[in-house]
Amino acid sequence: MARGAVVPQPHRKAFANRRRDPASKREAVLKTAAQLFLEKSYRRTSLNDVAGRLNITKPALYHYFHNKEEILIGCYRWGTALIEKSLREIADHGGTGLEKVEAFIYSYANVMTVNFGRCVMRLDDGDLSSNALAEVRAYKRKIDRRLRSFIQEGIEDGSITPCDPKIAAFSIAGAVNWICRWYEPDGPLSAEEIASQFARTLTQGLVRPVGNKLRPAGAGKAARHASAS
Amino acid sequence: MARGAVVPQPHRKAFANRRRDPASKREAVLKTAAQLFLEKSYRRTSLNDVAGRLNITKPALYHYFHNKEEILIGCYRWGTALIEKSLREIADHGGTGLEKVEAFIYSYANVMTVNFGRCVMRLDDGDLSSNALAEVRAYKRKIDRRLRSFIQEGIEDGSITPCDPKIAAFSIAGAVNWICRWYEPDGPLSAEEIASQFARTLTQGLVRPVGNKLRPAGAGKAARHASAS
DNA sequence: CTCATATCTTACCCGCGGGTAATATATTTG
DNA sequence: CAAATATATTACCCGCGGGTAAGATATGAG
Repeated sequence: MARGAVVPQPHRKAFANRRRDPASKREAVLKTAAQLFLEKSYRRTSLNDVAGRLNITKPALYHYFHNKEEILIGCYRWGTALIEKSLREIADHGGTGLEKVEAFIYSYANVMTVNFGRCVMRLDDGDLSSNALAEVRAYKRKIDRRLRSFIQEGIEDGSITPCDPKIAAFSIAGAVNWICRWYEPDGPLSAEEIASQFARTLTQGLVRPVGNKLRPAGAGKAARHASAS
Repeated sequence: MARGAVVPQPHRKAFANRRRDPASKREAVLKTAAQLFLEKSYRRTSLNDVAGRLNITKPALYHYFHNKEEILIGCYRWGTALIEKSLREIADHGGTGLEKVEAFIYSYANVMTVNFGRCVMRLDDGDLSSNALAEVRAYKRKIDRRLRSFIQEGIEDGSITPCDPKIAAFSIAGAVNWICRWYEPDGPLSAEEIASQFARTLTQGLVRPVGNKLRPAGAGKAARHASAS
């Protein structure tokens, strides 16, 4: 790990002086914690690491959070709020089941490229205490039910080919969730590109419709080489 | 965690007496370790946990492995061997690019329902030392390249609609890799069902072909309810 | 049966990291 | 400016878990 080199924008400014602004300091802690949790995992990130990146010392953190887990929970809550927001937009989006699924994928994939969103699906929820764990699990189930209902809707309105909505939902959710494991903000792939091709591929499939005379469906860019995690 | 309750078949038999059979004891250690790593993560699994489930004590493990990480590496190696085996079968499988991708998904999905296979994609490879990490990363890249090449092939032979093979591969691999996060051996979904519907959905898509008069493509089972991780 | 060796246990070391107590320094309010 | 309070630091505690040393016990060879 190179020193301060290209490390993603530390949020030190919030702690530059002792001005009393707990809100923005809490936020700064959460943002750098999220970065570190994604880089090294929750368990391998010590509170000294978090404090260090903010140019303060460990005990200072305890002015803003009661313990380490509360920081973790903060990341999860922020992330689920992001997801919630984007899912609400789809609800009153209208259209066929298939179109809703497509919108879901697009929107959800975008969230998976944002640090707090990534936390929700990438971090090990086994590090949560049982209460918080229950909360997170319940939320994940909610997302799953939503997606399944869109698929079910599509089967009923005839836009989606009959299948087991449960397995189909796992398949789609898996593809999208996995984004948070390989996406990197400064990588060659933009969130936009990913989200749109995911929405297309996962609904339309790979197969070329018979009688389709080479209409390049996505961006024409030849695959540049880059490594996945 | 309920006591010894329904805990997945411990491999105590290998350590029932002191007969000298290091090979099967190593295997027993790896199998129970894999179970625990999947249940609680590598970090949260102590060597006492592993030893306890085998009815021995921690230092006994050091007769078969030099340290904790070597056990982890053992799990990874076993898992990659499984993947390797199933990928080799596809290579000389023949057919169009699309068919190879389909075979890949089917085969790979099956591996993701086996403990050692799950380890490869579920465990946090950040727990590996840099040498082992490099080895694992290289192997993952190899799988990725393989899948991309199948897709590329399909685009060229006209069986797959033009797209960015890199993103498409991430999408498919993500869906399949995610299986290892929710699949449970005693759950309602069989590996067979999952693998076959994944192979179908990910290649054919969700969309119902126009003029398709309700030909239920998969098993007709109405989705039973069960929770995902 | 005896001895050499592989096997396993009890008892321990020690470093890391979460968390706290006591203290020092900046801010703000009156 | 002074007192009150929020903010941050230094120094510390302690439990957990990986790893080891030394000794006990079974196993197999001769």
